[in-house]
Amino acid sequence: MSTLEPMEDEVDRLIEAWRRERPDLDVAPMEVLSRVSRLARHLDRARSQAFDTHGLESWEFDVLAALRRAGTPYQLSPGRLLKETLVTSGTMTNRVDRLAARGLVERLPDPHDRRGVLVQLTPAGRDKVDAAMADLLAHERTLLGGLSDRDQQKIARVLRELVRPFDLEKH
Amino acid sequence: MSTLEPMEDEVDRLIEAWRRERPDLDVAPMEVLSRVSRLARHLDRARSQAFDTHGLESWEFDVLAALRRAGTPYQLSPGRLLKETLVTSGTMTNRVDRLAARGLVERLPDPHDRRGVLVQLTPAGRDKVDAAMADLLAHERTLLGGLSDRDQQKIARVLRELVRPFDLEKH
DNA sequence: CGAATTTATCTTGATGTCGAGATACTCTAA
DNA sequence: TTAGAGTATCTCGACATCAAGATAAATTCG
Repeated sequence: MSTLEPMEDEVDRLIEAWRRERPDLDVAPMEVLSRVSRLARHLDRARSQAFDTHGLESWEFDVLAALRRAGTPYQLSPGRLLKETLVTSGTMTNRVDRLAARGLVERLPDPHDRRGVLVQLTPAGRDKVDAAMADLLAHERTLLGGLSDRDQQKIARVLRELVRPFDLEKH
Repeated sequence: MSTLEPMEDEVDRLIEAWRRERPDLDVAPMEVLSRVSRLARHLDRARSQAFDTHGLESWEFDVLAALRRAGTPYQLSPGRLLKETLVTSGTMTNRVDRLAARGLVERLPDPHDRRGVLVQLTPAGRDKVDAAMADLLAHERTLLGGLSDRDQQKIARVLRELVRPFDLEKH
């Protein structure tokens, strides 16, 4: 095998099997999209490992990070958190319960709406998410290690084009 | 906004928020990896929708597709199916139970190993997975619609490089 | 041969998520 | 002012998954 030919990966084997079984189908889309799905699955596991160091689960990071991104005073409503993290309301109630039990967030009454609640990052929660984010980025940087800046920019542009239709469809 | 500048997506907003809150961090890796994760999530939902047409759940397709790829006589052991679909044994037992109840697969005794079982696609199962696969590819083709063949090949090559380390690490 | 180890599958209990519905409050407009 | 519609959050039951352990058979090797 020439070193100019890229080595095969699992998706190459997957595609080869489909071509053998269904030569009538054009399986070219899998070259890109199956790799995106598989890479995402691997990234999830890598994330989980990176967060382990900080005693955080991925779902905990997702919630804390949404609050952190919001900026001081690090408050969001549960409803807003649903939209940021793409889970349902029952799930978010459960998550906030557990994060509050760990002392990483607090539930405050919304001063403007007595139905409402604000979820606020505690100082401990902020410290945890800041440390975890730094580690996550460091880890991700090593995963991208081989790629030139040019390639990274190129692929980011292409991925943005692929994602946009989805971002648009939910107003 | 110039049409030469690509329009922003959700990840641009995500990155912008992090840069504002943590100007000390280099968040460049998110340009690629956050988009991969988000695109994968969207692809999962798109897949689910495509399979809905055929009365299939995504997990059902995953199992049936593994059997279909194996080629005639469309038989695999549960253990082999675990490796193909990356779920645990308890999950696979449950999945095979439900697929068998729907008449899409059968459990046969393994003639060479009395501990073992072979899961076999029924003709109905084969028809379903073939139809669903054709639809899935058609749908994926439209998602990639805008991309030139050149860009698709380029991005596939880069993604292969990113995935390979993960494919290697589990012998 | 026969004991110990490995392999293959299934069983069970805990857990997290979803989704429908309940509750409480706010907003609109007649 | 008040009925009705809309909104925000929480409760609860169903369900798929995981991980650990149980069972049974095959394999290894002294």
